[in-house]
Amino acid sequence: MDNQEIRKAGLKVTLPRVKILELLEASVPRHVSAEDVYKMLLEKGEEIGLATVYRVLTQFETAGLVTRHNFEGGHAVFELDRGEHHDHIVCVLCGKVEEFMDATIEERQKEIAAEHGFEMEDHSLIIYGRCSNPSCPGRE
Amino acid sequence: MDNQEIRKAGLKVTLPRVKILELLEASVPRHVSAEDVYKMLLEKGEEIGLATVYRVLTQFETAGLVTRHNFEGGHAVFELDRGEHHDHIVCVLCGKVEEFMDATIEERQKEIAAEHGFEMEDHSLIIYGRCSNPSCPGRE
DNA sequence: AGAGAGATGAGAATCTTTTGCATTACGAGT
DNA sequence: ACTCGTAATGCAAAAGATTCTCATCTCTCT
Ligand SMILES: [Mn+2]
Ligand SMILES: [Mn+2]
Ligand SMILES: [Zn+2]
Ligand SMILES: [Zn+2]
Repeated sequence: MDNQEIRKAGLKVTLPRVKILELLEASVPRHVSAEDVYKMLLEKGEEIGLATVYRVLTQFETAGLVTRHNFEGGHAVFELDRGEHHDHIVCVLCGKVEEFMDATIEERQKEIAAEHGFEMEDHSLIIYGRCSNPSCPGRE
Repeated sequence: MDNQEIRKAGLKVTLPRVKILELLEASVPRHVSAEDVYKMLLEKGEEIGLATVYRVLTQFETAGLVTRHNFEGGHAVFELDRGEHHDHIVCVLCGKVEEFMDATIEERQKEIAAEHGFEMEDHSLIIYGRCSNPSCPGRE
């Protein structure tokens, strides 16, 4: 249960933390901003502060429970960590996000980092494009 | 000369634009924020407004003269476009930026976008790690 | 139940980027 | 070179995202 996850992270099991974690587990879409989380909780009638949402998401990130992404648009988005790394394709028209994992690319990245004398710590690969969704705006 | 580049972009050749372009051409390091550009110009005794720097950099980006990157850290960095695409490795300790281009990765990206029904428009690949520079802080 | 460390919410503060507006500087045409 | 209309500029205010301050609450452990 969630409480264990939070406790394991060395954090006190508080209502805001439990609510945020529950929301991330049930969240559609999976990639949400701090503001999104805040509003969704308010709509559910939960009482929470935006500052707390930011604090908790950062703590969850540090604990490895969630991952933060810096997509274009000036605000970060978060998603629950499911253990397996992946990268993203974002539609520049409707914002739709799809995920993928490519072993070839992952491998090359490690090699490139090594070639440059870097110890790779993390990486961010985002493909931007126009999706083929019929309901996506901007198709002439 | 710079004036032609600016004119070709459909922009009036003004002092701020010329100064910013000159600075980007001579800039070390190559990847600078709007604030960096602004301060560097002030230090050189140029009279310029920060808002103008932001506006001009955005115009240059639209015109294809510069590229904008969203590295971690909450602020965008710009670099003069040299015609050839490349990706980046950023040291999380000292901020050092190195560039690379890998045909295999580029190719796979296109394939992946297509597999997902996306028309790729752009992509952003950043590797974060710890560099091997002797003067880089945080080496135990 | 009680104490103490840690967490919360509200609002102020910060940081980056954008915008409104009065003033100024290009540059096409003369 | 001179004039004029338009685009560009600088400043200050605004906006958007995130962090911080601090008084008040709430877990957790005993
Ligand atoms: Mn994802
Ligand atoms: Mn570069
Ligand atoms: Zn779309
Ligand atoms: Zn370094």
